[in-house]
Amino acid sequence: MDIRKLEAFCKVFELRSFSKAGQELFLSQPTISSHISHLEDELGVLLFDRLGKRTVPTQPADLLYRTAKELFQSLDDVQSEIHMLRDKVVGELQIGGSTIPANLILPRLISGFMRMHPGVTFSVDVSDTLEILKRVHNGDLSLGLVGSKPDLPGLASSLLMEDDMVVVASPALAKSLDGENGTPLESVLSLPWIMREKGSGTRKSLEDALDACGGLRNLNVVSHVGSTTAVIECVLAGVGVSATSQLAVQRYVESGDLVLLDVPELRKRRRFYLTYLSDRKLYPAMRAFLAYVENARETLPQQLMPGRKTSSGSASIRLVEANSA
Amino acid sequence: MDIRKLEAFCKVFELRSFSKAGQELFLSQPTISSHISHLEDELGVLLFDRLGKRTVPTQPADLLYRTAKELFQSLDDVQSEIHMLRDKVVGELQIGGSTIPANLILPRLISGFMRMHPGVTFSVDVSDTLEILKRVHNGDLSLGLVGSKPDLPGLASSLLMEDDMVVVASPALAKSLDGENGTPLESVLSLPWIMREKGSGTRKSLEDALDACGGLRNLNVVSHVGSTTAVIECVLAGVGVSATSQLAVQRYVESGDLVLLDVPELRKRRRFYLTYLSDRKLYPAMRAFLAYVENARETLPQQLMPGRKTSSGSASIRLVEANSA
DNA sequence: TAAAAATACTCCATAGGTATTTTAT
DNA sequence: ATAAAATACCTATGGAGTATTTTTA
Repeated sequence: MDIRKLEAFCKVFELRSFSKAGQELFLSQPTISSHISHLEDELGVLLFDRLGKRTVPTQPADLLYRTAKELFQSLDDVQSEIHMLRDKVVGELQIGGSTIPANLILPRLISGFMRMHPGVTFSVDVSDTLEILKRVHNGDLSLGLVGSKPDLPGLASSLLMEDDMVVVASPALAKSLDGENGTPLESVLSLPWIMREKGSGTRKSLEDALDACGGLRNLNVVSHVGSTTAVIECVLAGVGVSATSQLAVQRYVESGDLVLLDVPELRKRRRFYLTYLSDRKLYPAMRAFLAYVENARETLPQQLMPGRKTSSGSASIRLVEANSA
Repeated sequence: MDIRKLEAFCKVFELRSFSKAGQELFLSQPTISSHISHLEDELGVLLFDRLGKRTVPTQPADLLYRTAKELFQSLDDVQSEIHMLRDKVVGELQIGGSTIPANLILPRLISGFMRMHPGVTFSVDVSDTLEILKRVHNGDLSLGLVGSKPDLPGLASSLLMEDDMVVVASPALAKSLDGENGTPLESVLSLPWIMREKGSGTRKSLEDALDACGGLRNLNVVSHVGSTTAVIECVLAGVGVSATSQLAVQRYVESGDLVLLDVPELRKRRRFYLTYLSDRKLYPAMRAFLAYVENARETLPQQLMPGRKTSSGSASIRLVEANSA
């Protein structure tokens, strides 16, 4: 099924003539004959009834003609799309991220970027860090957003954003504590806790933090749940407290639906990285997105966490007071 | 944009390796290299970033890969569809008909045929006889149903069905006539008439009939309308009487909504013909449909016109009595 | 007889091969 | 040192041509 032969076939179909098709395609009539009969051999059917001087397409020819035309159309289309891709900020960017960046950082980046470049679309994959890195490495993804610095050869990475793991509670639960001057670690640990499942990065962070402050892991765990969303819903419902990404709960803290408990011992900084294949040829869409992210790193943190303007310095800001007043 | 080159490209895309692609396609690595660089030249973009030992597709490659896969899929599909066409009673039949056969005969034929052969679909074109014949002749249509015997060379034709032009009136209007022993021509002609537009085959038939019985054309025409449907609606509404195809009014006559006026002088037989290119290779679907029609010619007339069981002999059956009783 | 497609043949462009070099790990 | 792609060069299949024959309107 050669393209040239299909072209010849289409012309014959349209002109009902081998010789006229030859003229239009600047080919000789015997060449057209040969193309058609090759196609007929290959398909095992007659494509044209040769009725003396007239040439009439058969039923299979009808079918073949339609798909051949579609085929030429999509070949034309893909060529012009590729030229666009080369010259303009358009096309699809395939981005992968682990849970926090894919769910909480990317959407805001995409939203801002799409306002500037409406021709760019995104496909976002959420997966674990290792999978993301593998897929960036083999080119399935053009960009990865992950929670740890990758060390695969060929992968460049830069710091995208910092986030703190914080302890949250419903306002009702928080009130039962004396919110005076920071919350004592012991009273927080004795509260009912909602815990992430084994394997969760957030759980790992919490366990590290607990280990760091004396190896005590005897939390009063009342529930294990499998996602950040589920954790938040549980805390909102007053099931207990939990430690989770500040980015994830920021909205609720601002609206007063949740309050942060200031437990310096459990505050743990997490860093998110943007990673991509260095040495790769950059097309306009990708180049523009990288530039946008580079710029957003400076301006976005304020947007993303308005309550943290001064937080980068000391880790023990009295957020509880600010919101439970 | 050669198919073989696209195949090579897809394999490289999937395997991320020129040499592995070569192995799977039983081609040498340099051949793959050459194919890819030809495509890159043709498209004006890099398709793979050659990162030392690793090969990573670029953004345009992504786009090309998707359309190439679709393309191969539709090529596969069309091949198997063509094989089906060759071996089974499936596929689309393109049939054209002038108004009466396309609207009144074909639907019943199709309906019966599709019950036997659900794999066959139809595309029906309604047009004037000349256009239909032209398109059957050049192979656009596989079958034509027309109101006159074609004499184009290469076109075979066979009688499909006979139909009578009859005069119809609303029951109310009919009652005003003495329906005793046939309706006298003069009293019918003096009724208000609904006439088809110039160029209509039905109008031509009526004028011929009027000419034949004495050249009198001084009808009391109260309305000219452009379609059989409009004629029927006008008669139903009591605007006047009209002469039209018996096939078209049969339903209404049976239900009693219209009555036939027995005017032997205006009864005019019309013949409809089925036509197709002789010498054409017949595929199963077409062969089956022709056989079905051949058979239906014997059995269908009774279905189509139950009131005419004995009508083929004499032209002056007292249909008025039968329905206005 | 003329017009269209098929056949016979010739030629060369290019798909594809082998051998080798280059490049990066 | 090794593995992968690029380069150089060669071969031969088949795409395309010209000349001619066959077919049918």
